[in-house]
Order: sequence, then C-alpha cells, then structure tokens
Amino acid sequence: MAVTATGPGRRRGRPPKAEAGDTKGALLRASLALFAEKGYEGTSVRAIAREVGLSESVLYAHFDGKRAIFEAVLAQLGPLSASALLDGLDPDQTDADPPAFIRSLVARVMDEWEAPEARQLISLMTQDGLIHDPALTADILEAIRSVAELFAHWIAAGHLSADLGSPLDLAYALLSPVALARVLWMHGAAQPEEIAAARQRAIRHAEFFVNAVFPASPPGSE
Amino acid sequence: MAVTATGPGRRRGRPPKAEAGDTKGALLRASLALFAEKGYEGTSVRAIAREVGLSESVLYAHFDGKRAIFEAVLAQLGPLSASALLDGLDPDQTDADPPAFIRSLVARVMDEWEAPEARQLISLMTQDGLIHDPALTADILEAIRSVAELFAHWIAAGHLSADLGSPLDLAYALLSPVALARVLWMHGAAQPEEIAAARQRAIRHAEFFVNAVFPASPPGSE
DNA sequence: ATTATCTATAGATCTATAGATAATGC
DNA sequence: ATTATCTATAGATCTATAGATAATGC
Repeated sequence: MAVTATGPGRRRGRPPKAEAGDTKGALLRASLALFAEKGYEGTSVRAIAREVGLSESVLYAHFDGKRAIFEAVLAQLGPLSASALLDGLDPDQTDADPPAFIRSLVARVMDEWEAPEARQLISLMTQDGLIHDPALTADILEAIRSVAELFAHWIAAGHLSADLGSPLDLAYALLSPVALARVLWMHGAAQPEEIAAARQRAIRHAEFFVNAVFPASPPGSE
Repeated sequence: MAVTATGPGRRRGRPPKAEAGDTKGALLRASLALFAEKGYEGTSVRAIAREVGLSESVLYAHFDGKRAIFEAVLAQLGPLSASALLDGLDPDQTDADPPAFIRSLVARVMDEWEAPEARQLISLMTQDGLIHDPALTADILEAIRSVAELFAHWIAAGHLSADLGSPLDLAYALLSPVALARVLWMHGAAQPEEIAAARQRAIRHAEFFVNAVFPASPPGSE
C-alpha cells in the first residue's frame, strides 16, 4: 500500500566517494537506538537497515550477523560505562572539604549520565536482562568499593565517625540512590523533565547524605 | 531428529476430567517464567505451549493472543507488587520505636521480594522496558511518599530532627538502596547466594540509616 | 582486485485461524 | 450444545547467503 522503498532506492554498485559516509558507524548508531528502544529480539536486521537507508545485506558486509552487531554496540559503550567515577582525583583536594567533594561527585556523574548514549545504554540494559549480568553488577560493586576506600580514608583522617557503618555501607548509602535514579529515569526515551527530576533527586540525596554523615557541615558554604 | 513431540502427544478431543488440570493457570505460569527469562519478543507462543505440553492453538482458546497473555500475566502480578509496604500499620507501635520499625520494615520487604514470582516480576520488568513505564515509576514514588508521611509524623513527634532533609529525602534515602538491591540482584534467575547478599546489603543499609538519622539509638536493643 | 552496495531468494520460524474430535454438562 | 484439545496450514516475517553491479585504489 504505502510506497515503502521509494523508487529504486539507490544505484546498484559501490557509491561514489562523495556520498560514501560512515556506513559502519551509522549501523552502530542505528542499532544502539533500536536495541535500546525495542530490545534485541524486538529489533530486526531489516529495521536497522531501513533506519540507515540501506539494504539488509549491507549489515552482513560489516558484521558477522545480528549477534555480532549487538556485541559491537556493547563494546563501543563499555569504555563510556567504565568512565571512572574517581578519575583524576587529587587526594589533597578530597581531604580539604569532603562534603563539597561529594556534592560535586554526584553532580558530575549525573552530568555524564545525561548524554543520549549513556541513556540509551541504560535502556539497552533494562531491555535485555543485561542489568543482571554478573559482569555488570561486579562493575557496579567495584565502583562502590572505590568510593568506599575514600570513606575509609576520611574516617582514618578524622573527617567522619566510624560508628555509622563500614566504609562500604557509607558508599552504598551514598551511591545506590543515585544509581536508582539513573535506572528509573535516565533512560533513552526520558523527557527533559524526567531527566531534570532524576538529577534533582540525586542532588537532594547528596545533600541529605552530607547532612546526616558529616558533623555540622554548613549546607551552602561554597 | 530428536523426537520432539513423543508419540501422538495426547488424544485428540477434550481430555477426561481426571486429567483436566488448570490449563489457563499453567499457561500463565509458563508465560511468566518464559517472559521473565527471554523477554516478550524472545518468547514464542510455541515455546509457551511446549512448556505446558499442549499444542500452540490452545493458547488462543484461552487468550486473544500473545499480547493478551502478556497483559494477563502483568494483571496477575499487579496486586503482588502493590502489596503495600505499610499494610496493617499500627501508628502507636511505629511511634514506640521507630528504629525497630524501620529494621522490620526492610526485613519484611526483602522477604516478600524473595518469592519466585516477585523475582520473575523483576526480570520481566528489566526485560521489556517496563521498568521505565511511567505507571510503574509512579507506583514506586507513591510507595516512597507513603513512607515519607511516616517520617513527617516522626519529625512532628520529636523522634528525629527536621534538619537532615525533607521527609521525602529521608524516605528516598532509606528505600532506594533497598530497591536497587532488588533490581540488581533479586531477579528470576538469582542464585541463593545472590539473594542472600542482596538481603544482607539491604539489612546493613537499614542499620546504617538508623545510625545516621536517629540520635543515639542502641543498635541491637530489641 | 577489492570494496560497498544492490536484488533475489532459501529456509526457518512465528502468530493466528479453520476445522476435526472427543469429553462434559444440561 | 459447549468446551478443550488436536492437526494442518496460511501468510507474514526473519536471518542469512549467493551472485550481480559499479566505484575505488593500486
């Protein structure tokens, strides 16, 4: 009924250099968007090809098959996910004002998670059971552990009491509400208000945490 | 090659009452398990039928189609999900010892979430983007709000300081780490150790929270 | 010669329906 | 007559491959 492929599509052989374009990159981007929206099984090779405006078989020229492009999408996002919470961290600076450090840490991760690719990654994970992949939850625990070390350091330096809980307890109490805000609201199709609300939730949590954990810290001192 | 349907399967017409069984219930249970494991698109009507040991078309006798059985599965689990956090709550008792109430609340929800159906529900949600359904996140916020009222009450009654954050901040700080433990580790295929670890995380968090929020509460006083 | 696209198609699988058959309950 | 099952099949869709075609780069 509808003229799906308007006209003859495209000339038959290799396209002239002028209109070449980054087909492989386009396939990856389109695949991420579709897998994030519809899940792995819900996305057909045909749909990916249609999205980039090429024939289905072009995917097989660039990848071994459907599974291979899914894995290429994940591999491409792996580094983004590992973008360490604590990269380029100056120990002296963290000691100067732990509450300020915590506030800026949370603000920074929420910034990162706002990017479309980061949000599509969340949708991908909550679309295909990836969120229950032991490798992933191990990564999450690893991130929490690295922040736990920071708390251990602060306790040793006398910035905060050891009576509230272990460093891991503290790190989990700080980070898991931020992570839940990400999982629930920072998904691929999230509207700007949803994203803003998630950010607000995380920021407010950081504020609560600082109030509850650090003795007498002035809330808006910086 | 393999003799998939051994022999003629089953006699042709309506089965005698003796071997009747709860076909509809069996279809729902099998569907929940498969949707939770493989997702909606990853599950075929054929697979569901094979799981209950009947022909594919029997599903169409009980449901309008694949989508209809998915929705029936969800409808069946709705009440379980809404199993209110605070059902049958005695205001006097909650006032007597808020820390004890919080500890038992967290222990209680972790008990509920340990049930196979509750875990399959989590897998279902993280398999099909349901976790981003506005209706669901609204439900979650509603549960948090109901606990926030409790905190408001405790603040008014002088059990805790109003300086740490709003009642909603407190409720989110208490519940979201428990919810994240559920989402990450209390899935359909979770091993006993994983479930135990999630439970432990939640319990430890409750302990931390009580320590951080209530002035000088004896940890193991009950 | 190689690369990047195309068309055409094989073969599998999927949802859904039609129609047969046998037990049940009135 | 109604209900619960079966077999058979239609028609859609899916992944993947084969082989043609045209531009590129040596």
